[in-house]
Amino acid sequence: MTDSADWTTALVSARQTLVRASTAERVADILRDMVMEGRVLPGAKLAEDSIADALQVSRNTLREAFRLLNHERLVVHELNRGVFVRLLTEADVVDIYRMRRALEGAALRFWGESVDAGRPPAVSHVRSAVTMGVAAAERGDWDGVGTANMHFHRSIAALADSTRIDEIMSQLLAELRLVFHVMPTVRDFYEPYLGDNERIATLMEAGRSQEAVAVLLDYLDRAEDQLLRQFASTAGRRSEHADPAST
Amino acid sequence: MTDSADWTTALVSARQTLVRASTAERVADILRDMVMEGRVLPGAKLAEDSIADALQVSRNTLREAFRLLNHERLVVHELNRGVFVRLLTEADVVDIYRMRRALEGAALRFWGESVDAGRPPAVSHVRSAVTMGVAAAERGDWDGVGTANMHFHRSIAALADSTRIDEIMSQLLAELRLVFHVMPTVRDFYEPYLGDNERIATLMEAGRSQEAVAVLLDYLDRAEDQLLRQFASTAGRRSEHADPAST
DNA sequence: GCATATTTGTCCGTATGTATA
DNA sequence: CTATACATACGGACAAATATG
Repeated sequence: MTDSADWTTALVSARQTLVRASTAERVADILRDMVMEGRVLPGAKLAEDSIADALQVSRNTLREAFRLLNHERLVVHELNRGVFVRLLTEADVVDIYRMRRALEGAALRFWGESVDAGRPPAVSHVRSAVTMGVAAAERGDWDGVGTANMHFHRSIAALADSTRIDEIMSQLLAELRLVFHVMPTVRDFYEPYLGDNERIATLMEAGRSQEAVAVLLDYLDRAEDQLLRQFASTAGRRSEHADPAST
Repeated sequence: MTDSADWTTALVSARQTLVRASTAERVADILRDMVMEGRVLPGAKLAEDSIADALQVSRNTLREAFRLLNHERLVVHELNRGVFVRLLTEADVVDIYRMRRALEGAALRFWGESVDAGRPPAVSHVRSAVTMGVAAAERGDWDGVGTANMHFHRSIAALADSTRIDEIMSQLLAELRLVFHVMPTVRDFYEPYLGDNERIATLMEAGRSQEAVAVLLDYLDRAEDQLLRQFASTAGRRSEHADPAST
């Protein structure tokens, strides 16, 4: 049961195909994957005609898929101009981390309340994400470290036992991947935080929730700082970021 | 400047028309208003043909509007079955309040950090929402009290200075209105909390953020409890609540 | 600054598939 | 099980807005 975190996420994505999603949703899945893998870079335009042609779907269906991705904040829709892969600003990064502190902090505090009440919820998901990250680091798989780190924070948020919080967290992490694509190496970013994750998991296993919260919030502060610095140094591309009510 | 809270919300909705929203968005606006005002009750089906006919828009456009409302969780979309006004469950109420505690609590704490750092942000929005509620109560306008209460909590969340948190808060409050439509009188619900809002505002003006947080979280606990009790007593209608990946 | 080409926004008609009486 | 109603998806059309030379 070391990789139980993997099972659940795998099941979640599997369910989408199980319930026989609409074509618009399947198209959105394809485009989402391309965006998340960095095959289309932030700022790039997603032209209706060519994509509808390539995927063999009607423009109407494709536009429905665009709406879905727009709501996930992965693309922006500008009236009469089309849809573009989201290009995050420094303000977005600040905003996202502010939200992460709120949600992850609250989730960990909520978990702590249960501990103090004498009925400690399981920490196994958190721990398995940590070991997953360490294993990936040991074999030099820094992409795997990034994935494990996402698992870690998703399982922290999951402690709140709220589907809405889970959903928002997934969206926030997906948005952050848009930033990573504009950054040089991923190793420099994740390596310092392997220790933090380990420390948080250990504190939780010891029932010391207060300290775990403190480490987590400090972690988030530092991660935000580092990301913003990276951002400033790679301020080469800044083209469109018209911010009108995202449609 | 007593009603500055009103200005901002008015501007937000005005902006939608300013940027010359697409027809899909205008249709969504109309439907949203009808749902929020309780003119179409939770569980009711929104048939494509009749609505498209009544609003004189194509079904394509209407479907785009449905997507928007679906993302706001005001309607649910069941594949090959159509769109229905959202019907909240007890689990939804629990989930929503869990999220509210996370967001409003974090916002108030964030504000407290600024206070402790010696640069106290303005509390005028919070205070004006309180006086708005008191005034409405004095003239027996319990609908106005409800609106003022929404302003109050929105301005609490706004202390986090995060557009994402603002957005989510608005959505959560909109969802809650779906519950109110299934409830008897509104007065019994809001009256007890006028005092809480007043107390929180006063504590904030005194810079006692810790205590303000405590009162707020306690307030949310009691509101959730009361709502769940109301829910149990009005458990008359429960038809569709198929929970598949909401499309 | 203008004329043209391209692309989006919106609509309609229709064929197919799905759910339900 | 059949029939009916409705949702899904397509392709074509045209006006309006935008981009291009």
